[in-house]
Amino acid sequence: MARPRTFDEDTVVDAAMVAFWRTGFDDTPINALEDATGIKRISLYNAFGDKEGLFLAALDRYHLGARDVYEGMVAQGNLDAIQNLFTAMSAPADPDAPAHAGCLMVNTVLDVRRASDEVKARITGYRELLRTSFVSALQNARSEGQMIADDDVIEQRATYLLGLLWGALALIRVEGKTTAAKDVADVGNLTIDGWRRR
Amino acid sequence: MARPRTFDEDTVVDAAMVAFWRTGFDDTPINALEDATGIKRISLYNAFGDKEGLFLAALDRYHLGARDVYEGMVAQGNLDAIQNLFTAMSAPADPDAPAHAGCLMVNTVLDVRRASDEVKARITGYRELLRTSFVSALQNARSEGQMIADDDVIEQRATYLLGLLWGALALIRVEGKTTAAKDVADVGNLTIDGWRRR
DNA sequence: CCTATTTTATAATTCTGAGTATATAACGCT
DNA sequence: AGCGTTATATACTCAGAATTATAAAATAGG
Repeated sequence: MARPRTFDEDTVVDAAMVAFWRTGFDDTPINALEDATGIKRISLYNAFGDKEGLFLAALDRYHLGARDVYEGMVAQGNLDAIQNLFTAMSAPADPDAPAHAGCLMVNTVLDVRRASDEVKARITGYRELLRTSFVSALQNARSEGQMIADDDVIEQRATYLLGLLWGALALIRVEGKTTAAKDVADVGNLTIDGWRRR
Repeated sequence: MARPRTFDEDTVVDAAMVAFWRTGFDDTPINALEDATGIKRISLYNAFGDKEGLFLAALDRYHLGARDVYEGMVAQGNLDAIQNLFTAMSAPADPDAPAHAGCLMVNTVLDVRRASDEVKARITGYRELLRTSFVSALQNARSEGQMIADDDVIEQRATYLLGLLWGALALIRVEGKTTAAKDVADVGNLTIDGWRRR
């Protein structure tokens, strides 16, 4: 008994996510969000409360996709899965993909000084997702006999992988291309090869 | 025949640098700069033109100090010098040092989307300084017989080191402490050990 | 002492961008 | 048809922050 929404909320969130991805929270004014989503500010405020509400929705959406990648591919895999991740990151299939802007979560992470507590919580959750995925993959690698390492070393290596990934993504963000990230990934993958039992 | 400046420009720039270091360009309002430097906004505008002028002066000042470290310690050194850099980064002597806020240049790098062209130029110069310092150190290591590598590998490893350093600094920035960075540095140093000729 | 210049202190200006208000049109259901 | 909700379009309010303006005090040299 009322006019239904003419826009699909998921589509709007997707479009907003890409906009935030490219230009960040602070440098994406409401105008740009109107343009990106194709709906008016009032509708955005109605649907998401405020700008941060929309941003949180975008982060959640991104997290959903990332969870598929990390829990599905990395956490279930072994050293090969980790190497595949680094290779894929530094050689995106679509050269126009927003991935060239780095990673929404990492970008947001790097903006963390400006972020609210809710946003910080998302980021922390995301960092944990990555780290535990790496830990899982390393544990799998150990139980499959790919490498030998005690628990402390696995924790240490997971943190290293996280730092390496962030560093590569930061380079992508600054340079706007993946060439430097490829070098980082290549040497990182050689390091991982060094972990393999000979 | 006029009242002279009662403040020392270098001291003011130093104080401003620390302020920017801790909270970043955008989140350091003029108020905070007045407090940090102890002089009034008018004097700041008189001496530096605008807020960005002061920021550029702070970046230059930081760069000066960094150049001593990188050109003096790293570029003249070898694999050991690189490892020392990573060790020092993840274990600062003074726990209250602003180094715990990461590195002013890297922080600025990570904020690059908000930066002006002049600031971006500073950042690019800084990145080059780091990279070429790593290249020099690796070349030294080769000529000293520490490791065997052709020029391409040296370039690749230098980029890797840059990415690793940035990743570690990004972790410091997010976590506000150096524990994760220590893991990154430790594994990174093991990787460097792997480059040594056995 | 007087003048030119730089201070301090306070307040006005200006701009940007988030969020709100108002009026109106569109639409589905009873 | 009429009601209630959601859309469009435009304009307004409001806050924060940079920058500028004004007035008065301080100080070195002529």
